[in-house]
Amino acid sequence: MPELPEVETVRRMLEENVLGRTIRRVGRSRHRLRAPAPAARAMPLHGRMIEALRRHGKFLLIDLSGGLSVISHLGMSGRWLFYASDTIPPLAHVHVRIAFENGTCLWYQDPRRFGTFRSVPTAELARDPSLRNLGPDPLDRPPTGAWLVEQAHALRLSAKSFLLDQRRVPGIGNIYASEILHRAGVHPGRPAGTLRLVEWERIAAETRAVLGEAIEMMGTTFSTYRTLWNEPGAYGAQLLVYDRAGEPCLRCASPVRRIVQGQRSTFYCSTCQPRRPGRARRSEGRSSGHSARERGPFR
DNA sequence: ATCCTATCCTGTAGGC
DNA sequence: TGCCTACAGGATAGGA
Repeated sequence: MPELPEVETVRRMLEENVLGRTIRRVGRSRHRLRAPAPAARAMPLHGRMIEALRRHGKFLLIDLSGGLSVISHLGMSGRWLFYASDTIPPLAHVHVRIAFENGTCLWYQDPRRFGTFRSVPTAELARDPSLRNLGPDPLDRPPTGAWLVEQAHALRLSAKSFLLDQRRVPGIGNIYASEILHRAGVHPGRPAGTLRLVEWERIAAETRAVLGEAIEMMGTTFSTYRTLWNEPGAYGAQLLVYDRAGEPCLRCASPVRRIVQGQRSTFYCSTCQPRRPGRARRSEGRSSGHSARERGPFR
């Protein structure tokens, strides 16, 4: 489940490796991604130079010379993989193969095909249906408690579902939503409109902290995500609640619970994240400061 | 407008 | 060992 830290990791690696490169050739699989790119024939990618690599939420934006941009989303199982030479191992589910003029190449692989790769005139990016409703990117404009409390005003949906709504804070997915709420001490089932300002302030602070720490560790490899060099991310060892149902909470030792919200798993600690917010708040005043913990190898 | 559900997709894990 | 089923969740369309 690539979320903002995973996409940002890939974006930074792409910036290091393909910025300024000129596309020599693009090959596509006939196995269609969910949103194929019918415009590709009309506006070919080859011959264009990569001018910028941007990201909004979980969307990767590749600006090409000549006023064309590529919108790419990794979906559930998408990977961008970079190869410095043309000796490439056999690989299934590769949908896009980009060859650069210097002999390097970049592949988009996506077994489940939930991801996207399509080209759009750069001038029309802001109007694109996928992008136009996204909230401000949390790395560009970190959310504040005041802004979140205003966004959530009178909403009845759960705090967890609120965090997954890309119109609010884009880039948060199922893994980081559980982690952020746990660290903020907020029960995931609380109606978003009932959270107090101090709670949104903690959520805002933990959003910044969790995303930042995850980027430093090149993301979370829960199952399929890999970096541009096909390496796993290291943040999985830092997860406090995600996929830890029944295991002791690392703060209070109560068993971590799993519930289903909107057909997705949510993990939380009923002691650290009480359903009814009382005065028994966590004692520490600082928002962050979790030490790295030891955990066994990835699943 | 808000909220919820079904849909897409395939590798993997677990049961038997 | 091997078959079968359930499960994982990104965005989005459509209905209540």
